[in-house]
Amino acid sequence: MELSTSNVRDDIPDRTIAHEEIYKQLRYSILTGGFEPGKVLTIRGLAEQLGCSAMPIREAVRKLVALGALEMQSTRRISVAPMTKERFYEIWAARALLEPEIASRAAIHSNAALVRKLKKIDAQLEKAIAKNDPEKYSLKNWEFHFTIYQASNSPIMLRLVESLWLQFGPFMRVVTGRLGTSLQVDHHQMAMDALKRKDPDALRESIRLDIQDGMERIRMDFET
Amino acid sequence: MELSTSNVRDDIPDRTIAHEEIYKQLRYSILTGGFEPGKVLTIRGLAEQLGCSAMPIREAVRKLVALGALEMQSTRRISVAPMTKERFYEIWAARALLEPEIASRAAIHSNAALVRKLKKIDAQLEKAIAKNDPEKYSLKNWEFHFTIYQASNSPIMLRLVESLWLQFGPFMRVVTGRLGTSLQVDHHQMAMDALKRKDPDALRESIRLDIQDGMERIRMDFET
DNA sequence: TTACTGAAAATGTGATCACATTCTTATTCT
DNA sequence: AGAATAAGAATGTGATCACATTTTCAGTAA
Repeated sequence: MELSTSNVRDDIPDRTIAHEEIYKQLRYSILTGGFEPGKVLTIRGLAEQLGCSAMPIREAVRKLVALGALEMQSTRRISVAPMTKERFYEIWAARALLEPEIASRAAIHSNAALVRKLKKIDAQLEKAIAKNDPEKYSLKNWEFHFTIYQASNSPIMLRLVESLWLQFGPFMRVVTGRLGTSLQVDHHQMAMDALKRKDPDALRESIRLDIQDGMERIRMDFET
Repeated sequence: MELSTSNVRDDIPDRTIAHEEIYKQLRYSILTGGFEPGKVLTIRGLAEQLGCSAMPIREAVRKLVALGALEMQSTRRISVAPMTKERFYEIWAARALLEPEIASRAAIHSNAALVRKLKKIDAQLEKAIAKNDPEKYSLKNWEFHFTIYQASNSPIMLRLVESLWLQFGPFMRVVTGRLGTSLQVDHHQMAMDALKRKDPDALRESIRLDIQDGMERIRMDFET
């Protein structure tokens, strides 16, 4: 007897896949500073911590290693990539090349709903700053940027940028945890204005400035 | 009894890991056109074909999916990403942003051994053209570019560029299989001259031209 | 011929186990 | 005390199995 097409909801195309959920959880931890740079992770440890077997962890970790978020040493030890001066400047350069471009592509597809969504995220971001909540700040900052980038309809560049954020995420958190966060909000306002006007060049410039200020701030703390 | 440190060679730090070897094999197939765009792959099929169990295949496939070389559809079907107009132009744009930059970084670290290695690869490439061997041509073209990029000492950008090549690789092969290959060699010569002089700007320009001509050629065949 | 159906085959996923290697730590020797 | 060492614990890897879902395809009906 086959009732699935008649009685059961058929409009649930995506069943939840464990290793994808695990990936999102690990990504969240990485981007919000749950793992400090250099931290050693184990498959069994994560499996117990996240309440599943080793398999979904293995798959998620493999993906994160492929994207450069995690490192696999020659002794097969998994760790969060530690930051070095060279890595930092290279990530900065790559961000400066890709993110203004992908942002400018978002301007064309901009609409009122997008601006409204960004406005909401930015409000939560300012609240996180006021409450001095670095974890939430990191999350909302990520949401703000990637909501824009997602709107660009440029999935290939989006993947590259996600890789970059996953690589500097753990380190940024260490810094924003110490320093207060203040000025980047102006660039967010500039970005939202540019999206309202659907102005690619203005959006490109606002993201350029946001990256420059953000990385400059990290560098000040990093180089000393 | 422990003889390993005395009698056994200790200078073999990297034991071969199956899933890494599988990854390299699959990457080779993708870059040289072993898999045509849209081709459906199965884990069990690859396992039998490559003579191992499903596990190493799963890990290698996971990595290739993370890098965008393979696609995982909502029905959990694995396939080589088919090319679309949008994807093609996005890859082109990303290549144009990243590869001239990473190339220019290689110029600084250039040395005679590097130029010699490139000269050898380029000779093999010309031979592949003469013999009309698209598979070898694709391989040598990849080796030429990535030998330069590797010399840049920019592992983060290198990962991004590898992702891009894996994504347009299968499609390029379809094209180079039909059209003859001829003119890109001039840009290779220009690149080697720039490396001899350790001239970042000249190297950047040669790569820019190489990408432009290469993608232009693909487009001509693609847009009609 | 064409569209539909349902059973069988195939597939990705998650779980578990064995094993070689690596890491940890307590003990010994200088 | 401090370095070397060996036993034990822990870890990543590969293999295998069960299961739900998806795909394939022969058989049926219009």
